[in-house]
Amino acid sequence: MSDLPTSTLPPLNRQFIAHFGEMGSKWGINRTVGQIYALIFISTRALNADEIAETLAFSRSNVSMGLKELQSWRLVKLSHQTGDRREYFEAPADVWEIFRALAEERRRREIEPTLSMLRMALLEEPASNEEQHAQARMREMHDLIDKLMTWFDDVQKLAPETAKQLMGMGATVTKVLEFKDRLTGAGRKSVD
Amino acid sequence: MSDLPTSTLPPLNRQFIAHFGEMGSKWGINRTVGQIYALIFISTRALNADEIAETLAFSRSNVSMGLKELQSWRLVKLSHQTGDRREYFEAPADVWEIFRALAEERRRREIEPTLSMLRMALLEEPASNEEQHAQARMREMHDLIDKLMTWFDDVQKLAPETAKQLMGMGATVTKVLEFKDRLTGAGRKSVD
DNA sequence: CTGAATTTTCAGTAATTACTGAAAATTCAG
DNA sequence: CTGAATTTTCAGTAATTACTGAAAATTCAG
Repeated sequence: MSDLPTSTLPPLNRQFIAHFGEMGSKWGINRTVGQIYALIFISTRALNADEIAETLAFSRSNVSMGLKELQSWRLVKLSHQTGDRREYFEAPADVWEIFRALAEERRRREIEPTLSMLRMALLEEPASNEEQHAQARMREMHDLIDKLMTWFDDVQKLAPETAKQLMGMGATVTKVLEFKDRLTGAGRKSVD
Repeated sequence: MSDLPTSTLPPLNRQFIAHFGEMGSKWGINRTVGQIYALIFISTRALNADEIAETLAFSRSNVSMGLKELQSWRLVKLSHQTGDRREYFEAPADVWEIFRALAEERRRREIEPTLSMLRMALLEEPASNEEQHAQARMREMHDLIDKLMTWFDDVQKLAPETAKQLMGMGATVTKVLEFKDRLTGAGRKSVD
């Protein structure tokens, strides 16, 4: 399917890059951008646009657009080499940072606009039964998203160390909850 | 932009449906499917394919394909009306159920394939420095995804009531963690 | 079983999105 | 400042995806 060039890429890298190409298109991002990021992500060093274009056999302009896209998602870091005017691109060393950037940006682009639309709609005076029911549904959706986001925010605000810890807890979470219930008295009441 | 028909739809419903059309396309899903789901979601009753086609001014076949897509995501429920052979479609009453279905399916389609690819790649013997580094990066990515998924699973396994509760906790989470640390002794140790 | 009602498939086409090469714009060493 | 190096823009085209209408398949009342 994806015709990566026979050039410099070792098989493992090639496979990884190809997979991200396919995946990228299932997700919102396009194949090119997916492949560019995969390449940058597994690279041993920062790459410049020409190197990327060469390695993946894309046109220079395509790479330029892809990199812009990746920058707009805050997924790449820019650097410079002394005595070289070109910009070099690399992925953050910490995968958590990548995850965080991705989550934040998706939220800003996909969740926030929906939330505002819902808020606007909820302010309108329903003119019919149908609109009233529609509003009720929108309120449910709004509240769910809002809850998820607030929660996500809180977790995100924690120091990365604590976040990792929270994840690591896994199944323990239930027990902690039970415990919290005992602490705060009537569990249900204190929550909703 | 989106030319929804002037027919039966009240303005609030129209607006909601249009928004989901736009959004859908930013996300992986196509405009039609987004609109169909929006319509079903805010509808006061289950709808059949003809009604959907009529209301949104899509061809019958397009609606058929859209509904199949939605079914494959397990986002719609089928029902029947007595004395009517046609199938009627509706969204689950509980928005949490919708969220859950969405998350599960995305996971199955987008995360799992990536995880297997990574696992395969990690079994290979690196033939060069470059491959070795690529593998190290893949391992980081694998471990992060794996951690997130395990955690997500655990939360998902909780009774919906508890899940909502967990969300509701929000900022409290830090305090609970601190508490847990005191309970289990050395916090860091018990986690990683 | 039959055939009307309903749904699905699918080839053809329309619409959208991705990609290229050339030209324009920008950046910076000298 | 100048002009070579580099990046970006953009019109044109290629590739992909979405959508339609007609035909095929399926379902089920009688």
